[in-house]
Amino acid sequence: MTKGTQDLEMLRHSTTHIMADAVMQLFPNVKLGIGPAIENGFYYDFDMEHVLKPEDLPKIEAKMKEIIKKNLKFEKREMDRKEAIQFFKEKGQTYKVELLKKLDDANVTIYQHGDFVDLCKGPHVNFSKKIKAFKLLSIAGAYWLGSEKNKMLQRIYGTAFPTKEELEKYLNNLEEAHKRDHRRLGKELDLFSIHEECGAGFVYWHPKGAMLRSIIEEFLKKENLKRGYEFVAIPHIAKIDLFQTSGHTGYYKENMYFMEIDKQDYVIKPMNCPGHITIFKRKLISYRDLPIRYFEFGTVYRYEKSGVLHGLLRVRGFTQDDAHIFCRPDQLMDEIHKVIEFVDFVMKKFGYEYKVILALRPEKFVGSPESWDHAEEILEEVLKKNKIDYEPEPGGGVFYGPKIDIKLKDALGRLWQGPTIQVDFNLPERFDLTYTGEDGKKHRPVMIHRAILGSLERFIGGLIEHYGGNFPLWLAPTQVAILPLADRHNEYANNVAEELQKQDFRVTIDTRSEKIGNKIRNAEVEKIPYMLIIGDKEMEAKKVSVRKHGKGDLGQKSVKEITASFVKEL
RNA sequence: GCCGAUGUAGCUCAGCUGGUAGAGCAACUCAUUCGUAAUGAGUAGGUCACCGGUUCGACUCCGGUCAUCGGCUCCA
Repeated sequence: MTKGTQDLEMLRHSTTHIMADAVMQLFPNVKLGIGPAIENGFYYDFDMEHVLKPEDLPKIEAKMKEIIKKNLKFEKREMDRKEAIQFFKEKGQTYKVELLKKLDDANVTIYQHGDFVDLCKGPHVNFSKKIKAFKLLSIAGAYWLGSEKNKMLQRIYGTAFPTKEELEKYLNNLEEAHKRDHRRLGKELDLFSIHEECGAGFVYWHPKGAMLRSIIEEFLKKENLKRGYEFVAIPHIAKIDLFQTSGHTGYYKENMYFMEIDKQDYVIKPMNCPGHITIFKRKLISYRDLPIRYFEFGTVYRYEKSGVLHGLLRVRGFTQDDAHIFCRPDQLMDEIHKVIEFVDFVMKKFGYEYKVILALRPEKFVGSPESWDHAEEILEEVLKKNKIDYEPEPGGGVFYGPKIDIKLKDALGRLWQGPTIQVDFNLPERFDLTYTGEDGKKHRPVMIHRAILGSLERFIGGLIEHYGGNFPLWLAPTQVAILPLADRHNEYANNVAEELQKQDFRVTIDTRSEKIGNKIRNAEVEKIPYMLIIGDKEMEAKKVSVRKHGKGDLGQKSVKEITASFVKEL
């Protein structure tokens, strides 16, 4: 940690103490939860009768300013832990008592400013006047100690900076981030919608969004083919038996949709693996056939709690670029290596930075601990061999195997779960998958689940924010807008459009009887990468005027010249 | 699922303490044929999320449901 971030943390931590002080002064019977500094600010959790409303925030801010003005000293005190328990008990701060009881230390520190005392490691700023720029941002509910089983407390989020200018800048950035929100851009650019009357968490792709999706699908199909994957396709509904065999009805039940057909139990697939396995099992497999790599854009449906749905990033029906690799144990490492290379290739294509996480055995798991250890070792070895930086995450694996998760960083630095590579020793066992070895005996293959994008919905949601809706030429649903100045230019404009379409460019032509300024504005708002403006001068010169989105006029060019430059840009 | 907020025209939003609704943009029609981010005029568009209650009368008050938003928990 650098000196700067340490100072910032100290400032924010001190600000949250002031906020807690203000809340306690304004409302009766406030019990304090915890109040740490976080990445972009701070929060404090409160348990109190008064239900916080947005209107309360300015009042709390005003009280905070009053407190700060007094320029109170932050004083540190050491206390015997038992003494501290007694101290907070007397104050009725039961949450602090609970925290103290969990600590092992003989001594604890408490910080005080004015009449406000809090259990706290510190450090803090020395005087309250050091706090110069802060803002309370939002109110939220949060479970005590982050557990669903505990009481829900009221949390106030805020942020603080050393100077007013830095605070302003942060708030502006927040606003900019809001403008890039894929839900907002999805509406503005007419890409997709989700409808109350059709069901929460189910996405309707409009022509432009579906085009974007299809471009990504085509790209991925080609790249999967190049790498020896074969396409398969499976039904969305299956008898429950299939998922009983796989174990999903046991471990994944709360996320599955069940239905009845002809008095028999069926499910809507929450995962594609059992389907791909069924195809693998259709015949005897020789060791010479392996590895077998089955790929599909597989749509799955999973029940997600109503409160967690979020635009395209968390939905109830989504399509994974899913593949299952069946291989011999001796091929495992090489296959994982190839998948990692594939991931790297695709992420570079989209300009994503990413972070690699090695997710290890969770509490709920199937299979033996030994097979888990073995799989975890192999993943770790591949990462080390390829000198890939990764973060281990104990307990982060799915129930059927450890995985390498790749989190994508968008332009705002937020991380999204994207590609995932999972080793599975369990399903081959459950489905009794075998291949015939060189020795003529049956052997057990190993399975790898992998998705490069993860889910198309989530990936595209992230992509919209990553580019802020300004898609590169190869992804833009509409690449070129042709804008004739007046009706007499329409014929020539149509010819240009046809010529571009013949070369597979996605073109729109605006023949409305509007002024050119209006047409340009329209195309700019739609974030179409190129505009071709056609008037008398262009017709005469047999050229078009090129205008680039966000950049402006590039001057006259012939159609040949622009298609050549487009091809280069792709 | 939990805590809180919100739900008015395709979109963005007005509508004080109860008397069934407006604006801008978009759409449509007409005029205009224009040189690099909004031409003008007109027309049409709403069971005020849904269900129930209170009331002579509900967009407005009360209850429930659904959905969205900010979080928590959980996850691709």
